Amino acid sequence: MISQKSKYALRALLALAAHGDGRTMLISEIALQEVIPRKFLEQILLDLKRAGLVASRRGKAGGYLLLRRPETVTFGEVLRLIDGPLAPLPCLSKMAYRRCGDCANENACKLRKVFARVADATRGILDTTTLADVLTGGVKSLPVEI
Amino acid sequence: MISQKSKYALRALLALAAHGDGRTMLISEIALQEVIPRKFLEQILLDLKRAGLVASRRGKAGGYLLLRRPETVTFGEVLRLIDGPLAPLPCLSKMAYRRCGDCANENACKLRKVFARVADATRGILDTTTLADVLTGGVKSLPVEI
DNA sequence: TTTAACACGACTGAATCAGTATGCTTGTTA
DNA sequence: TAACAAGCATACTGATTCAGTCGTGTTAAA
Repeated sequence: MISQKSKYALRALLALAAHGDGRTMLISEIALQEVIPRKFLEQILLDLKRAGLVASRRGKAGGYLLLRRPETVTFGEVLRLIDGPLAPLPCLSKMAYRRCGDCANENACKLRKVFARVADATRGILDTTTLADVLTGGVKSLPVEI
Repeated sequence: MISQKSKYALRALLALAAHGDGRTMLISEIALQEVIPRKFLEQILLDLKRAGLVASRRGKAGGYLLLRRPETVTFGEVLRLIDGPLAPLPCLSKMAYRRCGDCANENACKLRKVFARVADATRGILDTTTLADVLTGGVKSLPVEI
């Protein structure tokens, strides 16, 4: 299960992308439209800002805008940013590899072999699907080798 | 990330399957061999027993044995049993469907469309991979449509 | 009848989730 | 230039989950 926070982040980014090139939206505008608790959304947008996905303008008539083009922002990137690694096992994460601790010789580990396939499949989808793909209606549905 | 508990469950089942047809193993035997905290393993085996995957004999010279044939026990089944739904969104779970609450019309939800593909891919792997597949060495690697 | 096994509920300490609350800082505009 | 509206940032909280541990049963074979 992905976290509520990630869902909010994706929906906020989608809202900004749909709103149009470089135009700002108020936090409260996004919060209202996407039904996200205002203060929680504030935190999320700060995270996205620190990661360089969005920018903000302060003061009256400020707000947030998408910094990058929608075709360049993948679901995978956002999920990793908010929820951490996508991999089902720590020893399969590319962004935050950790040894499993309990399995001695890693590349003989039976479980690892199975979950590696799962990890590849998920990455295959999430790292190739962008905000733009979703906005333009039909999510592409290529056959992917697992 | 799958839970530690699921990993232990899978490893315990694999140990029982490898041990041979209908032969029992002591909890402490499994615990020692697979490096699983003994008391924790006790709990896990009880769960597996309640689900009908294993059986136990009490008293002196008791122990646990696998009730079903290794070819019939999938990774997906075990993970659902221990960790709950595999689906990345509650509204995509077949075993424990819940509405997302925040998205109004479910089959227009953009996020849902993307994560449905992820869910199908994961299920495609986990519900077709069995204990036997893993024991006999090579995990099969069929191309799967996503 | 002892002993070595499983059975089962209660408890715990740490971490994570999903937010709230409170008090800044900054920029625009009246 | 002062007030107001916006974002910035930290701290806190209540509920839940994780990963176990503890203690006390109950059962069956030797």
